[in-house]
Amino acid sequence: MNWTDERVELLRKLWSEGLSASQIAAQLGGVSRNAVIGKVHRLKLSGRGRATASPARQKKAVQGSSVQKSVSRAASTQRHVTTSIGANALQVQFDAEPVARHYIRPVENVVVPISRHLQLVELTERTCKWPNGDPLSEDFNFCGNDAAETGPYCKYHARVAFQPAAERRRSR
DNA sequence: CCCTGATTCGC
DNA sequence: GCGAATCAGG
Repeated sequence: MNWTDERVELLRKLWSEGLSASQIAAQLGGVSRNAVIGKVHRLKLSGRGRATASPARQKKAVQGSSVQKSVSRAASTQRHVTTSIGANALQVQFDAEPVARHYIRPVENVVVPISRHLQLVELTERTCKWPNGDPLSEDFNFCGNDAAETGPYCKYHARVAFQPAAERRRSR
């Protein structure tokens, strides 16, 4: 893969939107996150307006002497565009209690827990691959929550997908 | 261990 | 210029 103008443009866009290097690499396809980072540096695009996904505050090894001006804003518009795009950390704790007491709700009526709405290209070996929505629809996505290494789904979806025969019987 | 970006350096 | 390897860190 080579860096065509189009790809560079997309890289610039996604990077400025705060997506991580690995996510950008996934969307561009054909490149590793290292390639993306390397390119970003060569383009001198480092340092984004404080929109690093979950990682941490990278200490900048003073490059020149940039001073943050503290502007005293009146009670006017103090919007500081902090658009947070991408799959940001949003840990969800599923209630996987084996409570199957009275009756099991049919899969169709189960409310899907908070998903990360990942695109196909963003799935990894440990993200839940439970699909949400119509594959032909624009907003089709995957759960994306942690799926451990025991299977293709997160704890919640694993239960929905692999219902014991006994439970399925009872729920009918 | 998972992930993040930063840097180096052979190609 | 490119990006894998490596480093530093949460």
